[in-house]
Amino acid sequence: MFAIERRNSILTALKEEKHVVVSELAKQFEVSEETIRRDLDKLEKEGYVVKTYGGAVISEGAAIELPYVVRKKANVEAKQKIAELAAELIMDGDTLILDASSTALFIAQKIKAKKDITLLTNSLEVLMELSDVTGWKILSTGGSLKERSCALIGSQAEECLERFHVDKAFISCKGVEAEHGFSDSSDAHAAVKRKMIAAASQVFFAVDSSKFGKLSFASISGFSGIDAVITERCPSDEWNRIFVANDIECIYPRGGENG
Amino acid sequence: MFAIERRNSILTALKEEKHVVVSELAKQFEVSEETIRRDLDKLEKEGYVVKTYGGAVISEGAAIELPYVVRKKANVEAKQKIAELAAELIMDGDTLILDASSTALFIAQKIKAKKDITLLTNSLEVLMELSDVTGWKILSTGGSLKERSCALIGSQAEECLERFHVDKAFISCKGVEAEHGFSDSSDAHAAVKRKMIAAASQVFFAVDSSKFGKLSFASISGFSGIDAVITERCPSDEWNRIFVANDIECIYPRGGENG
DNA sequence: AGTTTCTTCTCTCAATAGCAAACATGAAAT
DNA sequence: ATTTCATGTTTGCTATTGAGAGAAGAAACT
Repeated sequence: MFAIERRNSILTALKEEKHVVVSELAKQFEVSEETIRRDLDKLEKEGYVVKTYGGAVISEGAAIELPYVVRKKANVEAKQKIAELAAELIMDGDTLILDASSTALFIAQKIKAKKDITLLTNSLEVLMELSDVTGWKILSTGGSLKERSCALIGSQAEECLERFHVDKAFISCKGVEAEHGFSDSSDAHAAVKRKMIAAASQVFFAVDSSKFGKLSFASISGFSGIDAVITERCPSDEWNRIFVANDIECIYPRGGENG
Repeated sequence: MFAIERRNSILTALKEEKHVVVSELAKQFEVSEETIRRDLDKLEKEGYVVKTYGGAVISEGAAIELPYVVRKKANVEAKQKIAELAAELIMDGDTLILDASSTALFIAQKIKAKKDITLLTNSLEVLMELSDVTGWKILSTGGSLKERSCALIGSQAEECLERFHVDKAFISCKGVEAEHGFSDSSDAHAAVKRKMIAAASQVFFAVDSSKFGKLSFASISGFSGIDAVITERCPSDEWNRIFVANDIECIYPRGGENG
């Protein structure tokens, strides 16, 4: 193994583990700790990691995953939990749609180890994230690039979605409300998401709890035809009743595990 | 065994093994290590591999596998010069096609200040690079994401290109050769580029001088229908004759614009 | 707190392996 | 005959690595 490959492996490990330990890396790669320290020095100089006593952590804002894009910090924890739940629902061999949301990006990160996935998305970020997986079939809808975002929208994206059919779609939204269902702030996004719903056998809405009871500008869909809502914690009794009444499963972390 | 066969063998090995070792290759091909190093030099200049201490690793998709490697190390200077020349050819209000090459990415970087551009591309990197400009109309072709790259290819990309027409297309290739014209290493890429040529009023081929005289696997196009070649320095008399004979303008630094 | 103890870090040194540049050779092309 | 190209060889130079000593940090104890 070349030094360059070792450093690359360290970076990959850091992406997943968030922190690495010098002594463990030394054992793993069968080199001296000194060598590992020098690797970390180099990576630190290049801005990818921050060294700490005993190891290193991934550099916030490191250009690894999203070199060009500002990371969105809003509700990261909730979105991570939702993404974990979504990842559990995805099986080897599935065909999927992911929309252009930060939750979708988290889902993409968490399912990279799965096999034989076919995936269709209108998110540039998801595509970039998955550009290094092998053995998948990854499709982009195409379409217009929405200003200051990484989403492809418009008639071309919509037409593309009419031509495919998938097992499961994971979609997020800006608000969900008892009377009007799921809504989004942009009509163009809502239109694309309607096509995604139509193209999938099972539709999962990823909605963190801050969006419950919110009604946004553009309606995406009522409750009919939606299979499940994924959220980061058990919703109120009121919302549970609404979900039951509309025959929607509500998926949230069950107690017992940490996180 | 000819040198070119040996280099092809090295490339094939690299695609499977991910990394090659100078000393092993020297034994395998029964040549000196120096010869292997020169082979790797050449392959690196052409952008296929990234040399490292003791050997080399594949460069295709190296941006992802080896994020911190200067993947655009290969002929950056030439590509930057070519991109500058291309940027001078692009006017406010133009409609453009950019392909999925590193030169295209450089061009995108250099034209961000222009106004009212309409741009169609099959490159995720170009889209990401331009995701923060405002007032443009940016379109993605859609299509299949080629493994370990940031290019969208396949029938969907090709069909999309049939539905649009632009003023200028900037396309790169792996080789240009007197008899067979422009060629690329992948058939899927070549097919997309053919559609790009058909979709543009003016077609510019960005070809750094290391690619002159090279013939790659998949033919893209002959000289007919190509308006200009952009390269980083004045080509040989022989190549100038070829360009004149085929009615192709050759654009290079210092007074090439008006040929 | 202060001290001890253990770990980890930094720095220097030396050994090895790999590298680049210059030059030489021989074959093929012009 | 000359040029060009691929190749090999030689010769210093550099990169990578590990070892060891002392400094610095963390943790555990009185």
